[in-house]
Amino acid sequence: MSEDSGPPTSRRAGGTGQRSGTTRRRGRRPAGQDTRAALLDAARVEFTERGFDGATVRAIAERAGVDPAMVNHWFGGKDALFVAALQIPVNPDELVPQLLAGDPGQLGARIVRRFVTVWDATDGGPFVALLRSVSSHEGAARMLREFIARVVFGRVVSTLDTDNPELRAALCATQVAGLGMVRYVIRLEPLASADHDTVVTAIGPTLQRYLTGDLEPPSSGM
Amino acid sequence: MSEDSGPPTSRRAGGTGQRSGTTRRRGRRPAGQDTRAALLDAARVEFTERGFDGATVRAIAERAGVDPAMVNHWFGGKDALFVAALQIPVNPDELVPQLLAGDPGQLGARIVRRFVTVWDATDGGPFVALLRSVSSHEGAARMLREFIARVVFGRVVSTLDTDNPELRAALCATQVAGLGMVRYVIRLEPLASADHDTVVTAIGPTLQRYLTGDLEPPSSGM
DNA sequence: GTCTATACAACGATAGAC
DNA sequence: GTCTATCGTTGTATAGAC
Repeated sequence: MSEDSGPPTSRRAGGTGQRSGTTRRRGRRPAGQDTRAALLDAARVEFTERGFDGATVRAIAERAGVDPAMVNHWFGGKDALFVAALQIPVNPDELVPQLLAGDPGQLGARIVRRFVTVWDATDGGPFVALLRSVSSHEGAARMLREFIARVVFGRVVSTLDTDNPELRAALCATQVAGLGMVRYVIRLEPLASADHDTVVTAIGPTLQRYLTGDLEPPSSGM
Repeated sequence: MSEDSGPPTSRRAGGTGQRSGTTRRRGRRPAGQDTRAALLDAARVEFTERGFDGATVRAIAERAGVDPAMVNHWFGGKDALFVAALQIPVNPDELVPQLLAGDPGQLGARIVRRFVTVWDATDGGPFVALLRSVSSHEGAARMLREFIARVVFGRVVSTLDTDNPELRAALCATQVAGLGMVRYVIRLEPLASADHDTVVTAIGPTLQRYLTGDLEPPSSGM
């Protein structure tokens, strides 16, 4: 993930005296990166808790312990900070191979288990933020769409050599997204508090059918 | 600000430009002009396009052609207007019996077909608004949760006399919500443009299993 | 005449920009 | 840090229905 979008100004140490008054310090300025990382962390918390509109630049800066002007300086504005902060808590480069390793007949179960394990770790907070983003921010839906189609389920389905790979990927997305919505956003019981085994047992077969099963009605011979 | 030095507040807007054309006079309007309904319509548009936070009372009132104070007068505030405007485009009192009528083995298919039929009619707009509401407004998630659990799937599942009725209802909610999310919000192809038969054939069996099927792993004899 | 739906004005709070 | 715009809300005068 490119977490490296510097400020509009040059990032060369000798180019601009970023602060420190008139003293021009050559070389090291690691403090700036700390400020940027602190803003990202604070932004994730605030965006998670308040949504895009509800999260204020002031609150984010205050949480990060820096001046609100730093948001503009490092990211160019609230939108850019939002985009930078919206990172999915998994690394698909290693996620997909891990899912594909093992019994192909249990692939659906592994996906479900991984999903609840990842998101339960943060109580679903980032998932709620993601949902907010998708439904309220213009580019977020497109971003998530391409992420799902190309990176996550696209890679998984493409290795299975089945018919209708795109449809299968989309179907998987429906079940996984719906699980996250009900468990983390709507928090509908008993699913919201169900242990992982229960969830995997109930929903794993659905994913498995979408991945490798027959999508035609069982009585129809095509 | 004790003194408003700006030009907008001319003490008594006596002779200066009154609103050209249709002067919104004070006092009771002639019968037949339903301010309440106009506000509801405007609120749905605004909430759909801007989300709960983004939609302002002022903008809603302007769209309705009335004074912002009317929101308070008729609904008690923005929240109450939001709740009133958030109407699900189905009547569960007649929806559930219609779903239950017919072959029980095709119940899942009927639910899916009804779902896409209802929401396709509005291109999913209200669904997106609903998702925004759920993820950004505190009471919306609770409202939707109770609606799903008690009114929709709760009634359906309770007539089936199966084990784990609450879990089955929640599982149904995951698949239906996820379908709506992928089809109407993320708009992931080919599912976003798939015809009803394709969707029903692919997802109907999932609902059917959640409703009446075995939720234990098929290979396990326990 | 009474009631009420309505418009106008203004307030306190707060966000984002400069 | 300051400044400005705008938010949701409230008070009140008024005009028309009853």
